[in-house]
Order: sequence, then C-alpha cells, then structure tokens
Amino acid sequence: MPKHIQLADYLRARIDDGTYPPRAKLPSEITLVQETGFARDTVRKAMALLIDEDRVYVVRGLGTFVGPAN
Amino acid sequence: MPKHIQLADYLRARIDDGTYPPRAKLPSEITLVQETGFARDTVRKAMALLIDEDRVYVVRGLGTFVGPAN
DNA sequence: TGCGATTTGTACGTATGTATA
DNA sequence: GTATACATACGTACAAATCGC
Repeated sequence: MPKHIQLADYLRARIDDGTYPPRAKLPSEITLVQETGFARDTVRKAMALLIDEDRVYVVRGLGTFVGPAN
Repeated sequence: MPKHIQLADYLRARIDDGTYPPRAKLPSEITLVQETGFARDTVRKAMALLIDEDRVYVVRGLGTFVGPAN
C-alpha cells in the first residue's frame, strides 16, 4: 500500500474514533512529516484524499480541520 | 510518435505562434499533467527537450519560462 | 503599522520501481 | 535489452495567508 493511502487511512480512523473531533485542528503538515518520517509531498497527498472525501477542510495560513466546513 | 515528443512539438508551436511570448510562464508541470492526461514524467521529458533547445528556461520554485534567459 | 512565526500553496529536482512495447 | 510511460517518494525553493506581538 502506498504511504499516502496508509496515512489517509490512519487519519480517517483517528477522525472516526474521536481523536480529532469535528472542528479540531489536525497536526500541521510539518508535524506529520516529523511524526511519520514521510515527505511533505506524501503527507499532502494523504490530506488531498481526505479533502476530496470532505472529511477535512483547509484554511490557508491556519491549518487543516475536521469537517464539515459549515 | 512518443507522447513527450508530441507535447514538445505542441508547446514549441505555441511559443512560435505567440501563445507563449518571451518571458511568459508556461503552464506548470502539474497543470500540463492535468490538461494532457500524461504522467508528470512524460511532461518533464517534453520540457527537457525545450530546455535543451534553449527555447525555455527554468526558475526552480517559480516555473518554466519562454527564453531567452537573459 | 510592521515584523516574524506558523501554515498551507505552488513548483521544480531527483530517484526508484513497475509495466509495456 | 532499450525506450517509453506511469506511480510513488523524497528533496529543495519560493509564494501567500493568518495571527500575535
């Protein structure tokens, strides 16, 4: 399994189990890079999947948050 | 004809016909990937041809531009 | 007002693995 | 075997938005 799929699966599970409740801020890309050891590119691909699924939303300059956006 | 040759031909024609005048920024690799449906590797090979011909020059972190560089 | 830190956005550079013709 | 093509992955650089001081 590609790393970005694995990371997306992991984050999705943390959202589902309440580790990151609605409106919660996910760890920043850099934090995830440091924690996972993956490249930022890989982390961003994982995020892109969750964004595409409307599981999270992004506020540029602030961070990425658990959806819904409204 | 290989795809990267086709794409290089296409971009060269767009430079020649003024679609991309000198100093103009070419579409990013990612944009070309999306527009052409080719892989990034293929897009990069097309760009490499134009760079080798000194038709375009690259500014890392910024983009690829129609030459000359000076 | 402005500065700096944080964070996401964009973009090119490089390498590796796999598949196909 | 080589060239083409695609996907994944990591590296590096610059740009823009937000916030706190």
